[in-house]
Amino acid sequence: MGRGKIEIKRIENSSNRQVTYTKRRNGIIKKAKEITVLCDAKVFVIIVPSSGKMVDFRSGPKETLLKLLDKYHAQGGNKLWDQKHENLFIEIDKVRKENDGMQIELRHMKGEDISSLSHLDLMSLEEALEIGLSSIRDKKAQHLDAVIDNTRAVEDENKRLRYELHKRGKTEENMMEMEMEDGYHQKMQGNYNVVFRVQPNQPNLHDRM
Amino acid sequence: MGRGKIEIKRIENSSNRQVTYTKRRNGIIKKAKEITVLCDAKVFVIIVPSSGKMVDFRSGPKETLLKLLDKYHAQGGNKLWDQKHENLFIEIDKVRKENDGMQIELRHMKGEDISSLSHLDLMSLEEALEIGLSSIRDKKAQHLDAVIDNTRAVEDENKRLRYELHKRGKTEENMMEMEMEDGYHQKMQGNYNVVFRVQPNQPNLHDRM
DNA sequence: AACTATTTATAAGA
DNA sequence: TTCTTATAAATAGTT
Repeated sequence: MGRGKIEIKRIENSSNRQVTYTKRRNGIIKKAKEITVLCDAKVFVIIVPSSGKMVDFRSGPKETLLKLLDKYHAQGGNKLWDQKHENLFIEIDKVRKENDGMQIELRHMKGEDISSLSHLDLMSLEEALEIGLSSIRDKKAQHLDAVIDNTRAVEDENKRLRYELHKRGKTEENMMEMEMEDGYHQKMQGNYNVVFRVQPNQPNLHDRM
Repeated sequence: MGRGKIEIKRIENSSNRQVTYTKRRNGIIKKAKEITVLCDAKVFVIIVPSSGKMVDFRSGPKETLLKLLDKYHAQGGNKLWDQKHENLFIEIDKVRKENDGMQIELRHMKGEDISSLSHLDLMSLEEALEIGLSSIRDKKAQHLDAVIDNTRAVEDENKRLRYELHKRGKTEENMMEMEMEDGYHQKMQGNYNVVFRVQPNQPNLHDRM
């Protein structure tokens, strides 16, 4: 429909292509509007040129368009968005179910909501708790051992340092204040075992084991 | 473009409208295809008549269309589909995090993966376990009490029934077989306390309390 | 559904 | 670009 007939194939001349694009785009949008009015159809058109800004036409307000797209997706031509959505929903559902299960288990282990449990359930719960408890007490015992070891090491070091200090003090004393009376050092004699005791941060640690 | 010019307003004659719809729909789809080829534009058209099945055209494969719609939504501030997706992702993430947290807590309560726990953590874990354990043992005790009560009730009923049976037996005997010797009944005399004992289904139930 | 008289869209030229 | 215009294409009304 023009001065000459054209083949339907890519227009190689870039500016011709641009012109033709604009004309035909306007034509399509116009026709879309017309069919909307004439036949009260719902229409959605979106056209994006290879370079340039997209143009769209939609009959009615956004919600109508969305319904349209929903329908379109639902219909089957292109399941992709739906599929994504569906997968996400399935995933959420799965995770939520896991979640609920664990929540219940956790509450049971804390002794909550156990009215409905059978005796057998209670038995295995109890067993699990006992296992957990003994495992935790073992770990605590390990901690305590470590603390005690550390304490001992610190104590030994402490003792060694005091001794060292004492020796050095004596030397310096000898060198610098030979005239000073020896009372203080005599008082400390044989008392290297007085150390700074490391206090466990939980005084009743043993009680609970 | 036809025998006569028409105003662009709803065609009231239903069958005319239907015919015009079909013609113009085909026209639009054809034009859409053409601009796609001629100007290598991306086009998506969807047309839904007021009653009837929708028709669509899209340039390129599904992915292209999806990109197109993404762009459209991104551009127009419409964001709706994206938003839906985004929300779903956020939801999944949230639930997953909850999930992970509970999983860890649960494992800890079972005495697993506790190497990294501080002494304080271990203390509160232990406390939680003890609370759970005592709560569960209480519940078990309740069960046991119930079983014992029930047993007692059954025993009493049992006793009553035996007595009743004995009495009736004696009466019937008197009425129908006065001549029969009384040996059997004598043997049962004074033995009403022999009942069917209800055995707890966990023999060592007490051991564990 | 096919036909055609017209209207409309638009290719090429200015 | 935009405007013009000859011509192709679309389609309204008819059969």
